[in-house]
Amino acid sequence: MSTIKDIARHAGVSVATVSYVLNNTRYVSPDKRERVIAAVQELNYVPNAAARGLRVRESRTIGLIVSDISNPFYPDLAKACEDVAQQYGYAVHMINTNDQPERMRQAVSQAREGKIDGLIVTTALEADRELLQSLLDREFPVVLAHRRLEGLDADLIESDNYEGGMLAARHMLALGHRRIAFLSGVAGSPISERRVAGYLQAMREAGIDVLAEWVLPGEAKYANSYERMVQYADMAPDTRPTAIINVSDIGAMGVLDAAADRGLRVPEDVAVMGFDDLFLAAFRSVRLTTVRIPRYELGRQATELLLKRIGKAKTERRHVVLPVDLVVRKTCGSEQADG
Amino acid sequence: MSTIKDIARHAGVSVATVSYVLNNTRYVSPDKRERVIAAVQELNYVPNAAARGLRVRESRTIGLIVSDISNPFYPDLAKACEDVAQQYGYAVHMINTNDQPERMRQAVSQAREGKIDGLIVTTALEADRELLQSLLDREFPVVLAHRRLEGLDADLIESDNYEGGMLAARHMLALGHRRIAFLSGVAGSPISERRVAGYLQAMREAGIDVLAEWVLPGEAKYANSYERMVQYADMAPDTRPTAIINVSDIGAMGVLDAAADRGLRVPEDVAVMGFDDLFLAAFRSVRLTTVRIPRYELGRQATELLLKRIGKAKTERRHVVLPVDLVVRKTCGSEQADG
DNA sequence: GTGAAAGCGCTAACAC
DNA sequence: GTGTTAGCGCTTTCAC
Repeated sequence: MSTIKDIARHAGVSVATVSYVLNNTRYVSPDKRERVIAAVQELNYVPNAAARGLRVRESRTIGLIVSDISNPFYPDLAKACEDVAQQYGYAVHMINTNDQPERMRQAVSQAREGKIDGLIVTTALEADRELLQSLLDREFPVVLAHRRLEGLDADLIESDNYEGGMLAARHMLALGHRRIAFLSGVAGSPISERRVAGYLQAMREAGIDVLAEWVLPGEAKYANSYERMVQYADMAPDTRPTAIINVSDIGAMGVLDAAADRGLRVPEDVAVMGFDDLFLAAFRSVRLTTVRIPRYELGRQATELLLKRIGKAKTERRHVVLPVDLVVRKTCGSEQADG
Repeated sequence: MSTIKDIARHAGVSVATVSYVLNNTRYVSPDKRERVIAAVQELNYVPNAAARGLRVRESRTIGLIVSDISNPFYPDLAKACEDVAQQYGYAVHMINTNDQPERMRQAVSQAREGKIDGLIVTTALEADRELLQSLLDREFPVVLAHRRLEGLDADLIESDNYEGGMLAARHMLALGHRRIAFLSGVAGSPISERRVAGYLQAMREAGIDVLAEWVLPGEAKYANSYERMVQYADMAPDTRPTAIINVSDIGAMGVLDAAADRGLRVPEDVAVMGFDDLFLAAFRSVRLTTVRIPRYELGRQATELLLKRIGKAKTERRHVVLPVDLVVRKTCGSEQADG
């Protein structure tokens, strides 16, 4: 493994000159420049990242925190993050927290060790607030993506969850439904809460009193949503909700399967919607009507913003809200069925 | 940001002593040890990774190369990788190559810069051979996961693709099928080729001549598999394959959808199988019979092996083949339908 | 236009 | 049992 000294010796110049041509940081005569370049080629030289990092105090690496990369919501976001990071010459550390604060602590540690120059957090939990705040206090670049943490003064890229909730409810209302349920996520999830709020608003506008039993918190996962749907299915047909909005597509799959298992036809007996617009929502056998969340864009913009932040420290905090849209397919039996 | 010097001063000891207690690398009297620990606590000290890395020539980071994290095959593998890396105190760089050799080059560059101590490659293409070999020549730890690269002398963790192909074909044969097609992946993909080989072997054992038109190479993706299935659907019923094995579950979804779009019933008119056993294969509306590939285990073992390799250089090359199994659901109309 | 040299924060060899 | 110090490979100031 050759070092800058080897190059200098080989090219008959000083190490300073080598550094200057490598980083284009000062004029060097064409002659020497060429000799340096030749030497680099010849010795197959690659600068050592640790040495450079130690000197200039940067790692050219960013951290990406997700709760669980095997949750199909995240891969697109992660892809976007890596795509833009790569483009700017940054590497990305992927960290799965599994929602354990302990893992978040390790991420913060990496930040403080200088292993990463900035952090994208897609899964900011209440339990992480203090940790994240400590980073912010040190002016360490942090951007929240997808999930907000109320009151934390960090950049935030999210999607319009409130609007999404409204869109979903209004769609069901327009189809003539009145008893519309919302299977939300865990209590305290701001994403879920915003969506519920939008739903409630649309219901209010329609003059409908929302029964407590229509808003069932739980996990946005398949199994838990399945169970919640079973409860509905067991209610009397004239009181049972005729429409179910699930806070995630994966959950909506659980709803769909529970309905089928209980002999309920979709959309005739019960209409179903999800959130996210995962790839699987488009399969012919699924055709899930859903609210599309721009996952790639979330990741892209979060990374762009973080990189900007890393460059020139103190800019005003940014809060961007990406638009969502309704994707009408078959599970609500809409007029706009798309084959 | 405090340094080891600050700690030394604060604790009234030398920097060496601080280093010794931090790394537990030599006996230090309880008295001093405690003072150091107190100082670390008090000044909220975290060692600088670049400095340490420069000195000891390690980054405590591994690289994970996937072609595309948004391909649902990879997240589980990536999760496993991160889980075990974390456990051993390593971070993981995720690199999406999108099958562009250029991206692989960047990964190799990171290796040579010392940003990573080892590399897991899940997507070794023929075009990457030279690059990978150059790493191996430098004794840089590389383990191939999932996809082999024939003749490359690196550790390899793969699944039993040949057996998988046999399992699939035999299942179809046992159900009475004779005209069994195999929609393979891109020509040259060793995974696909092994599966096809297994299928061919099972067909041979059954005494069936495999028609050329039954083995259609293409992309393992949804759209391309859909198109290939359309071709079959357009054949006369008495010559058309009655069973389709697709090299991936995602592709099998395309097959399923194409069949439905062409008015073919599954499994009555055509039986369908996939490979992988993605989460979506289990949905009630899908119930895809498939060959399960142990994705998490692939990632886990690859990472364990890589970490072992990083520790003590020269061990014998390992080649492990993980067993696969048949998951019988509904798309072949098997006797063992599981509701 | 170029070079000498200090120093980033750490580990570990060497000395006592 | 502990301290002094060289040096990892690089960037950049300062001097010419």
